[in-house]
Amino acid sequence: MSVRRLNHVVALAEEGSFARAAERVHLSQPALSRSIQAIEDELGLRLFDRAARGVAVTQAGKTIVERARRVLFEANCLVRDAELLKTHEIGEVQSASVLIRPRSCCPICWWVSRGCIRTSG
Amino acid sequence: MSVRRLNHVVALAEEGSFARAAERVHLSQPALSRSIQAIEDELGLRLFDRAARGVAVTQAGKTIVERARRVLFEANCLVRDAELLKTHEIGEVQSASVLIRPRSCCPICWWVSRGCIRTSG
DNA sequence: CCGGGTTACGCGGAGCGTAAGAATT
DNA sequence: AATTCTTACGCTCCGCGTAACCCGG
Repeated sequence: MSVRRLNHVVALAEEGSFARAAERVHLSQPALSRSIQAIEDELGLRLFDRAARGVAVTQAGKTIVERARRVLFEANCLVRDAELLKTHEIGEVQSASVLIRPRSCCPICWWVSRGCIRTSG
Repeated sequence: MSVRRLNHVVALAEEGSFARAAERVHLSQPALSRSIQAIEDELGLRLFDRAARGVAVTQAGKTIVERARRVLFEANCLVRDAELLKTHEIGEVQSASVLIRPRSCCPICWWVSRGCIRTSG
């Protein structure tokens, strides 16, 4: 199970559409579709109901999405601590860091949000 | 960042040797060595000090290992909930599940511990 | 030498984008 | 016909094991 794929699940649950979720995680729509299928197969659970108009999270999906958010939160904390350890060049972090807002979905988005990369669109 | 790789980091920290950690996570020793290098590069941090006699966790490594444990815990909770949802065929889990012991490192180990697979060695 | 970590190399599989298909409105 | 998800296909690259290499006791 990859952290990346859990991010796909959360994005799809929040956007309610493969197309929008794919754009959010910087993936083509078919690639996201396969990614969701893969994790559904891996868990042996149907997480989403595909309807003609929009995608709905199943009951089981709601539980998994909530779990996925917690995994992503911890993973973001890890990356954040790594950044702190790197920039401050200290050996230990005294207090736990708490993220008020979720991190950017990837390093590129992070640079964009910092204005270090200009987007053409 | 993959959950699998975080497991490698924790295993190496606990075993104190690439050879033993590799055996624990069912990987050849060179493969584990590359896996650790990869995450060290990814985070931009040196997590382990390679000495002639044993491997020591660096100060930064201690923080990251602790974070990795939390990510793995949440990931295990997710898998566990998925199993509960699957076997009981219910739509929701009422209370959060708490793991007293860590899960097996992989499904194969799980089957072995259940006696469903006999090991030759 | 020897035990233990790293580098070299070839291979299989996972995951991507593009393009074509299917289904619902 | 339009919109939206899925399947097909070819490609790239990541990650593995084997084997060769390196380096302190």
